[in-house]
Amino acid sequence: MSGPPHVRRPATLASLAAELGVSRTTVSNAYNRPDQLSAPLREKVLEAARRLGYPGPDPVARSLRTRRAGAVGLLLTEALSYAFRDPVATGFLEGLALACEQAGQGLLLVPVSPEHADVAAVHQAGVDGFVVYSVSEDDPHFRAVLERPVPTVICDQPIGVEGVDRVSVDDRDGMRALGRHLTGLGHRRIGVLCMRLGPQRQDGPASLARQQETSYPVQRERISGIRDALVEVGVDWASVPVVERFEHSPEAGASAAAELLAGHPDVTALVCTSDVIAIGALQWAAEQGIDVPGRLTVTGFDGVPEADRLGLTTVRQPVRRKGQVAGELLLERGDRNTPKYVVLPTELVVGATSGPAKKREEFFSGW
Amino acid sequence: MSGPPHVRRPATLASLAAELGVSRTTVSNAYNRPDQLSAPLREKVLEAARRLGYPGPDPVARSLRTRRAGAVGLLLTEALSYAFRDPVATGFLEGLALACEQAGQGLLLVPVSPEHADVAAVHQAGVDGFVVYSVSEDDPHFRAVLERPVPTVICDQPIGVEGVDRVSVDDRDGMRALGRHLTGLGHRRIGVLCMRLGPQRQDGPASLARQQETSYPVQRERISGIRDALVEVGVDWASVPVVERFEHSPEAGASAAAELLAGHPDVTALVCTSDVIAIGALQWAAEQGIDVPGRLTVTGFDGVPEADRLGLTTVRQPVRRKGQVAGELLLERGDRNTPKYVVLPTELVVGATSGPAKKREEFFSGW
DNA sequence: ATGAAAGCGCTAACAT
DNA sequence: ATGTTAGCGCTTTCAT
Repeated sequence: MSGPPHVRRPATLASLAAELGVSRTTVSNAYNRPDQLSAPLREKVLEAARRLGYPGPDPVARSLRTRRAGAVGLLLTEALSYAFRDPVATGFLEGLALACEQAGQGLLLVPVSPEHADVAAVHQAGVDGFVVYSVSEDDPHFRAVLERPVPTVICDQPIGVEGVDRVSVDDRDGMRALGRHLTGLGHRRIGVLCMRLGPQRQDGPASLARQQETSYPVQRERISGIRDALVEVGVDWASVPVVERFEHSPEAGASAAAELLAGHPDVTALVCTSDVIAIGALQWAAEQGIDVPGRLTVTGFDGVPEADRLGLTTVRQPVRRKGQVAGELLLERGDRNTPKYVVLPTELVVGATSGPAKKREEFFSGW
Repeated sequence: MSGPPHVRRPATLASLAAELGVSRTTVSNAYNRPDQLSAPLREKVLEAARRLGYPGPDPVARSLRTRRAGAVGLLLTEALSYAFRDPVATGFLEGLALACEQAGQGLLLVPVSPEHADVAAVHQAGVDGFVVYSVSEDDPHFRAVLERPVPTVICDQPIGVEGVDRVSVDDRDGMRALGRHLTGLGHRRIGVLCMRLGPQRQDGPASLARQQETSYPVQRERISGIRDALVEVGVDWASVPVVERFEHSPEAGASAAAELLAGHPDVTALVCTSDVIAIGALQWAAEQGIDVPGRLTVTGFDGVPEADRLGLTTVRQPVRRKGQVAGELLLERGDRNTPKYVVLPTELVVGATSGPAKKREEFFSGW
C-alpha cells in the first residue's frame, strides 16, 4: 500500500449508469435518496452493481463533492501511540469517541511522531474539524491545524488562543482544595512530583523559575494550586521540593518518589500532579515497606479508574465528559462565530492514602 | 458542522495560479515538488498563498486525484468508545498507532455504535485499508468492510475468512499451559468466569452448548484450553461451572465471582478468560476477606499492565505487537496476493495470585 | 523550468 | 420519476 495506490476501482457510478442505460443521477439516487426513484428501478440498479462488482460510491469523491469528510481529526501532544498508554488520554478519547459516534462521524488520529517532525500529516487529514488535546504552546502541528480552514476545539492546552473554542477544568482550584485537605491534616513538609515542564527532558528538581516558565499551563496551574494552600498556612514555597519527570508512567513516579524522599526524608506528604505518577509512588512506598498513610501521605490528580480501585486520595476531573464536550462543541456548532470556553468542575476525592501528619518526634521513631 | 458544510475555501490552487499569472501545475509543484521550480518562484507562490489565505492543497481533492487517503480504518466490535475502556484494546491500538505513525498514515476510527446500526459509516470512510479488531462472526459492518475494494487485516476474530490477512495468538495453547500450572498445584475444583459468548446479553451460567456455539472464537478457544488441562487429569468438564458476563469490566468480574462461589463454595481456583474480569474477582475476594491465593487462586488472561502491578497469575499475550503486526501487514504489503496468517506466542506468567489447592479438610477450616 | 489538457468519481441544481 | 449540466480542487503525463 505504500507502493502504488490500490487497484483502480472495478466499476464506477458512471460505468454502471452507462451499462444500465440510465443517468448517473439515477444511480447516485439509488444509493443516497431511495425515495427519488421507483423501488423496481432501484433494485435493478443495486442488482447490476452487485453483478459488476461496483462497491458503491467512492467516499473520497463524494467528500470532495459534498464538502464534508464525515470525520473529526484529533491532534495529540505526544506520539499517537502514547495516548493509549495514558489513562487520562484514553478517558478523554472515550468521551470524544462517544460524541463522534452519536453524530455518525469518524475520528481520525493524526500521526504525529517525534520522528516525522513534519507537519504534512495535518495537511493530509481529510476532516471537517480538529480537536487538539493538551498540546504544548509552541507545537508546530498545532499551528498547522490553525491554518486549516476548519473549526477547532482545544482541550486544556494551550491557553490564550484567541477565537478558538476550549474546554478545560480549573486545575488550580482543584489542587488548592486538595492542598487544604492536607494542611488540615497537619502536613507542612510536603514534596511535589510533577510531569514534564518543558520540551527537553529534564529529570530532577524543578527550580522556581522552571515551574513558572513551563510551556505546559496545566502543570503550572496544578503546582500553583498546591502552593496556594501551603502559603495560606505560612509555608515558604521556596523550601518545597518539586521533582520533575519527563516520562509519564508509574515507573517514573516511583523513581521520582525515591529521589524526593532521599533528598528530603522528613517529608510527610507526596503530592503528585497526576494519578499515574501517584500510582508509581504508591508502588515504590509499598516496596520500601513505607506505611501509607501512616508514615507517608500520597495524593494524585485526575481520578482515573485504577486510582479509584487503589483508594487513592486525588482530585477527580471529568475526563470523559471533557472529551464529550469537546466533540459536541465541534459537531453541534451552529453558525455561531463567538468562541465558547467551557470549564468543568473538579471534585476532591479523599481516599485511604492520606492521613494525619505525624509530629517530628513520632515520625523518626516511625521508621 | 452537522448543518451546512464548512465555509467554502477562501482560495483555491486555481485562483492562486490565476492571481499570480502562473499555471496550476506550478502552484501544485510549489507544494509537492519543490525541486521542480526555482526557489524564488516557489517563495513567490508561498508568499501569495499566505497573503490570500490559501491553506494549501485540499486534502480531499488530492486524495481523489492520487487515489490514496493516507489513512487506515479501524473497525471494532463494540461501540467505539468501549475500545478506550478496555486495556487490551488500548494495547492493541497502541501498537497499531505505532505502525501507522511510522508510515505517516492516519488512523480512522469508524463509528459503529449500537444505535447507528447502519453500515453507512463503513462506506463513508476515506481509507486505504481496514483493520478489523476482534469482531463477531456475523457482524454486518464486517461484511461491509469486505465489500470495499481495499485490503483488510483481521485481528483475532472472525476466523476462517478466506483470503484475508490475519494476526492472532494461540489462545487455547496459552490457556492450556495455565491450566496445567493449576492442576500441577493440585487444583481440581475450579470455576471459570468468561466474557460474552453471544450477541444477546446473558449473564449467568453458560451451558456446554453455549460454550461451543459461541460466535466469539477467542472465548471458545480459551475455554477449550482450560478444559484440555482439566480433562488431562481426569476432571469431568461437565461438572465445571462456567459463569458468563455480557459486560467486560472489573465490576462484571466481581459479580461473576460472587455468583460462582455462591453456587460452588468448594471451588479452589477461579480461572478468568481475561485480566479485566480477574481484577474484578480479585477485588471481590479482597472485600470478602477471602485470602488469595491461600484460600482461593485467581488467574487471568492477557497480561495487561494493571495485572502486572497486582501480581496476577495470567497468560501474557503480546497485544501491542499484535497491533503493530496488523498495521505492518496492511501498510507494507507489496503486491502479494497470497494472504498471510501470523500467530504470535503467549507466555505463562506465574504471579502471586495462584497457590496450592488446599485439601478439602484444611479448606473448610480455612473460612 | 513551466504550461496545457485531461480527468479522478461523484452530487446537486435545475429542467423535463 | 428521471436526465442534463456543471463543476468540487487537485495532480499528472506530455509538450514546450
